[in-house]
Amino acid sequence: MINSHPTAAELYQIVRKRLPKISLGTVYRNLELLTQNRTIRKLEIGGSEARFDGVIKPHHHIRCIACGVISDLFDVPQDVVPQQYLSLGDYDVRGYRIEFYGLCPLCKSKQATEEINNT
Amino acid sequence: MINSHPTAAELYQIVRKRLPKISLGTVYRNLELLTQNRTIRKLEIGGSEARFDGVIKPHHHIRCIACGVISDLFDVPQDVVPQQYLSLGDYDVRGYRIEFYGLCPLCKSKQATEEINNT
DNA sequence: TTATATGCAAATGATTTGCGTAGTC
DNA sequence: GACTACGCAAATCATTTGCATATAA
Repeated sequence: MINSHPTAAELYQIVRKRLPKISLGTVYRNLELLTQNRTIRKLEIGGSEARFDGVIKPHHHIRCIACGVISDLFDVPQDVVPQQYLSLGDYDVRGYRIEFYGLCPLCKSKQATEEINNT
Repeated sequence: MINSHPTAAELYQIVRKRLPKISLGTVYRNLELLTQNRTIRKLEIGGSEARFDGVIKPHHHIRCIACGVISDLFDVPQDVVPQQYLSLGDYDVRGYRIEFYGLCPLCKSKQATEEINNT
């Protein structure tokens, strides 16, 4: 598995193993349909390509600043921003989107190793 | 003023009034330089085009879901996510980016008017 | 004159779309 | 036969890049 939040191009490669004649256009078309369907979720997350999430249940995401992998954060509640901050300003605040970032376990340990080797 | 968080294309139109021969490529090149400089900030916010912010001081943004305008949220503290949620999971969390969304004052009142008219 | 910035056009990368065809009801 | 989904290629949109020239140090 490439990862659990694949891009359209990654899905294209995966699907192609089963349907060798499928076109990238069809992949995009169907991802769009599934998104409107709310069968999947389209993530507008940092980076140039959109990513898709098969888990519909609302949850936040974290992106590794080293390798770019996206992970789910089921432990961080959806309404993590205290209510008091949602009534500020003259906007009618409807919600927010958080993108956490940091080092994934793999890159974290890789970095630790490098630090040791550089000493 | 178009708005305070212009896209590269919007800036191109503005700058062109003063420097009619400037090219869009130069605008992109200089925005990139200023971003690396930390003279401006490049916002990776929803929508297909990047937006640029002349205010370097860290602050959050809110986007109007009706008209797309971006506004600053100086009243919402930078560390609005309670500390306890930053140590969850196996990531080394370095930070997060929040994008609030809702109705801007203009669209809010416009919508209120429509509701009255539809009654 | 040497380094740096620019205009211009072409290249790139992600995504969308038009169109003719194949498969389905 | 009518509808829908598809393959394919071309179009689109934002952004980047190569290159020859202009400008500045």
